[in-house]
Amino acid sequence: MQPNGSTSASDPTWASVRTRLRERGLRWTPQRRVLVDVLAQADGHISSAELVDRCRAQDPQTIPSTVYRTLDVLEELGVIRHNHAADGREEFHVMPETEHGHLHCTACGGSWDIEAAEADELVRSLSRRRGFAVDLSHLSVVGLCRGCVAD
Amino acid sequence: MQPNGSTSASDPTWASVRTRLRERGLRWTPQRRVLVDVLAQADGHISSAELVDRCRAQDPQTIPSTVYRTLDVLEELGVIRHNHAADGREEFHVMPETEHGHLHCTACGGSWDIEAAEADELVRSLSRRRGFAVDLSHLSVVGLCRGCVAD
DNA sequence: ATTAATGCAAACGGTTTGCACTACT
DNA sequence: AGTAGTGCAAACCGTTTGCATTAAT
Repeated sequence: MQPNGSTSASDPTWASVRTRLRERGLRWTPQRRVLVDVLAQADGHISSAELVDRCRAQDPQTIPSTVYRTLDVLEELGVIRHNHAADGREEFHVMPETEHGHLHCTACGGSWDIEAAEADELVRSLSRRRGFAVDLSHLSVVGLCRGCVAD
Repeated sequence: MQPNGSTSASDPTWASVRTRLRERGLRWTPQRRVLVDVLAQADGHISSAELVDRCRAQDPQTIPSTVYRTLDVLEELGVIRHNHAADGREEFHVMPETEHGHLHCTACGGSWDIEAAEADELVRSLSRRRGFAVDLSHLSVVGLCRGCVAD
């Protein structure tokens, strides 16, 4: 089981963000550029606060509220999504090509993706028995990973 | 599918809290009594902030920090447990007789229990394929319930 | 010229902390 | 008497808001 790797910085979606903003009459600013750069290099899962820090590393002038507002916009654009991690903080995941959930190890802090196929049985049984439509991108399963169980 | 009902106020565990505190050299105070009363009448899931409010309703002198500190103590005692709800806030569940997860509807805010049997397939497949030991009491599945899917 | 977006500062809500004081045992 | 627990106030963190200003279109 490998921890999540980073999203490709050359992902075509990032290149199109500028255009997609403009199509909606929204604007492409230096501040947004910084955040999009940071996102493009980010791991699959990252907290808002961590994003603020990384933006600040790249541009010390970074203002938190601007980052938060831009995150909202990008989420409306469908470029990122957020859920809440085991500790309750906002956690963004970048460009979910396929909708997936997350696995968090409480001992080592490791995080892995749960693909749709893996959660399929749960999703289907909740649908069948309760008519409940699971939002897979919000599925967060907490426990101990193989390595930490052993300890 | 019925929303969760309330935990029995006559649950023997509550009666023993006083004793169990004393056994550890901890104390039984009026403030703790209020919180335990509130917990005994609470639904299965309740946020810390909501607990503070209900304590204040019962005793306007209630101090938040005291409630939070007592919640910590009660959790150490094993009387309550907490996890993080879909919106990221701390959510306590009272006296988990059987370990279970939760189902949250993002549209109506409804909440239901997921019994061990229902999550069994997920738990087993993660164990088998990844050696991951799911903490069922932290399992929180978000989506739309039957009624809200229909709308 | 428009108006989206920014910077700033202030406020937010939930939670935690330090410390002198109180009160349970 | 000893020390767990309280009250209070202040600080914390992540996040949101209002508003005047700046800058992308």
